[in-house]
Amino acid sequence: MSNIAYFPARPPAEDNRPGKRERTKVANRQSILDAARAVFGELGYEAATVRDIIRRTGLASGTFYNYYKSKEEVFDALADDGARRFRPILRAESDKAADFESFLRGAIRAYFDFLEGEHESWRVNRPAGEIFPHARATPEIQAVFDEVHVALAKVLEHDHAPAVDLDYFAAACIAIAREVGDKMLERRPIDVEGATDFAVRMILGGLPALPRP
Amino acid sequence: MSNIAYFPARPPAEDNRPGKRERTKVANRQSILDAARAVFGELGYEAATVRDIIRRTGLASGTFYNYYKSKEEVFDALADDGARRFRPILRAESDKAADFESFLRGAIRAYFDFLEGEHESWRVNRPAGEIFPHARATPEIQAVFDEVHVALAKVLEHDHAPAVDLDYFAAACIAIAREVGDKMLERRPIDVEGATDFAVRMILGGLPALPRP
DNA sequence: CTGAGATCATGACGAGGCGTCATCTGGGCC
DNA sequence: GGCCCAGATGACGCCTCGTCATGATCTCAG
Repeated sequence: MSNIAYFPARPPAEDNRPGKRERTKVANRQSILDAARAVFGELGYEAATVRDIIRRTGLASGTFYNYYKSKEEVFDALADDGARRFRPILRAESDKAADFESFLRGAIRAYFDFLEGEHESWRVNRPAGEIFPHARATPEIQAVFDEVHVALAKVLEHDHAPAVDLDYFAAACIAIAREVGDKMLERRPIDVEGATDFAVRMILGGLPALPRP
Repeated sequence: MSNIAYFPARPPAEDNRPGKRERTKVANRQSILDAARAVFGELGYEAATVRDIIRRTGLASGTFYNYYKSKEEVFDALADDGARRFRPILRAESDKAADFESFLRGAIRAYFDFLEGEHESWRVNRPAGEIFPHARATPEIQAVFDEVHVALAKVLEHDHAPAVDLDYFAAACIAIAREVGDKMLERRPIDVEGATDFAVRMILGGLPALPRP
């Protein structure tokens, strides 16, 4: 008698993993994303080709196109991913903020922390001269901007602050955070604290002087 | 007898134009630049190909490469052109400025005027989602940034203003001008006055509150 | 005016990227 | 075990890329 008779194959106690089909799909998508991150890091976004990404995954070229239509779409997916991770952080800051200053400080520090965490995977060998990565206004990124808008409006109103041109103001705040954040990453050691303080003070000092529409 | 004997060909009284060789060279370079501006406007920078530009000039493909090495280089040439026209304006503002506020106001208004004048040739049909055009830090553009740096430093010192982190501050000023300028162009009617006022006040109000390094 | 030489426009070419699609493979399900 | 179809595959046709051998045209010395 073989052992088989005594120890018949038993299905894993709790195998509700998705089927193999679904798993390879997820794996492929992920491996494309990973490859893209690496390729963008090594060659820069402009120089990178879809073929570079494909080669690095080991998949067939047709397979790539089952998942993404173009280099742009992969990049957007990566950007969306970042935005999707950042949004809840921002939301949390907005919810717990007692006044404008603490909201601002929380949000900007969160953003700078986020930047510091991410920049390793991105700046690797980026060709000189690319001022801002080729970010497009993906839905997810737009959502972050909108979130900032709303949060600013809410917090300003709660503070009974005078009405300002919110569109301009939000744009200016985002601009400051972006540029100061960028500069921060170029310095050694990276000083999140100092950069945050600078941005917050710059925005805060400016606010009361803004024109009343 | 033919007329020729009586009216022999006479060289134009004052023909010190450059030779034909030189003239076609200038014309070709210009026609490439014109074509590029049109193509970037119609298709957007990303979608445009060197061939699109070449086709529009009517030149042979090889000829293009006698003048520029790539799409990027043509774009840089266009950007440099803009920067080269803007720099003296900025310089003039810097020279004639009595104090920080008037410098700032002059410079920003100059930039916004410049933007308003240029945007027609650029924004035509730009595909949605391109957040910032693919500006690279060309030497000419870098020069403008440096100019801003120096002007800020000079004017701040002249005002005996407290020392600030000039790198961050310049970055923040440029960021505000850029983003507010962008938003300005999206509104109808375009309100250079209001946008200038906003940016100036935002920067000015913020300055005294900045951290002292 | 002429001829030699310099300069530069031309477009065909090989390399390689692009997106597609007919074909095949193997997981899901009865 | 057998059928079906989601999806992986890679060859294919088309296009762009940058180059280069060729030839046309300008320039200038004699």
